[in-house]
Amino acid sequence: MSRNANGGAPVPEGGWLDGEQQRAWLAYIRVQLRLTYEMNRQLQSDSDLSLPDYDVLTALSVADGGPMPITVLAAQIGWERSRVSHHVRRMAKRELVSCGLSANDRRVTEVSLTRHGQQVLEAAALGHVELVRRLFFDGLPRELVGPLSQALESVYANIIAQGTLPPPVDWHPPGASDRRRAPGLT
Amino acid sequence: MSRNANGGAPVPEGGWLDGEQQRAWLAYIRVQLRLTYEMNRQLQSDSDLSLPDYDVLTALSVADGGPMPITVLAAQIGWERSRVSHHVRRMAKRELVSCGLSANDRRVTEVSLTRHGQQVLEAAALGHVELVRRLFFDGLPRELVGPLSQALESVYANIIAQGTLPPPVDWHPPGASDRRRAPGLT
DNA sequence: TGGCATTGCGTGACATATCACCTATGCTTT
DNA sequence: AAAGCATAGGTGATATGTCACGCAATGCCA
Repeated sequence: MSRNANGGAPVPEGGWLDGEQQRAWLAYIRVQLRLTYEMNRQLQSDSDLSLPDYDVLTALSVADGGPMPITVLAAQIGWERSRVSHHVRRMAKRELVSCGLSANDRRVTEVSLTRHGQQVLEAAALGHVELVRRLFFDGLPRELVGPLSQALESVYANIIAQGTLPPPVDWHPPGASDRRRAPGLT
Repeated sequence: MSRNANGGAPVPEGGWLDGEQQRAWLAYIRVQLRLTYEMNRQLQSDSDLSLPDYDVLTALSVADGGPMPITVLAAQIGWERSRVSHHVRRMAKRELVSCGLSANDRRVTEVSLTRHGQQVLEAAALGHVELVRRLFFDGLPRELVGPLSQALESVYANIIAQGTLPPPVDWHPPGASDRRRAPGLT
């Protein structure tokens, strides 16, 4: 797929990616693959958590550990609901979260962080942040942090708009007075 | 974990991420989660390939479909070897790749793209590129493409240097005359 | 040549993810 | 209130991924 000059082969609707885009995409893919691997590995060995576990805990934590319906949780972390359902059940068995029916709407299962889950997350965050800093930010020139944020935020907004997953509950399209503080993930 | 001001709690060695870094990291994580999901979904439904399948096919394709040892393949795409082993065996059952022992070193299993695998990849690339363009680049202002590439390439170099996975075979650290063309992935 | 550590992989058990489908609620209409 | 539809989730089968090991081919060195 690298070669473009294949006599008269079909071409995607909008054309192939141009040189600059290929460069960006290649870099993105490479970073993504390795970083995911490393984060998973570190969490697993230091805190006995998988990266998906950590994603769930973090999402709950950002919502003050408060009860959060499966569907909302799924939208926050970009998973399918059934995946969340399975995963949360397993995490409940490990006492990291607890599930209960909503008093209001009895179809809804609400997930909460347990005391233990919160402690585990706090402990895990230390090593995780350390790794992120070391692998990601130590390699990132200061002056590129801003542009990187801008770029990724633009892309994110577009993915929300074009993609198939529902937006997170707190989602508000960029633009108009978008200076709200993002909750400090991680 | 969002709150920093927790009376005297332990803090990661290098300190927490600062505001700008948190912003970048949050954006990265969000993009990553959704994008992976969407790519998987599109490939699956349009080409009957998973994203991991696609990663393998692409890596082989970039190497001209040529025979590639499991270990090398693993390093290219940032997987553990045993994962590659399992996955490649399954792909072989689907005639997407073929495996054979190296004549040279009989411990080595060499993986190759089959004719069929190549065709499938070419067909899949159409829709995949289309999706990437639509979700990623259509939302990315032109003037941010360069900075984004730079940023991610810096990060990648750092991950290679600091991480636990071996570098890809064609890896050469940045810096000195780094103007070689990257193979056009995807 | 006989150890002996190393390297490259495969394997089996188990953890996770996905897909298609099922149920229970709740909401709307009539 | 009954019918009909939408929504929230659970489930079970199957595909994938991970981990801990094991085995055979090599490399090294005495």
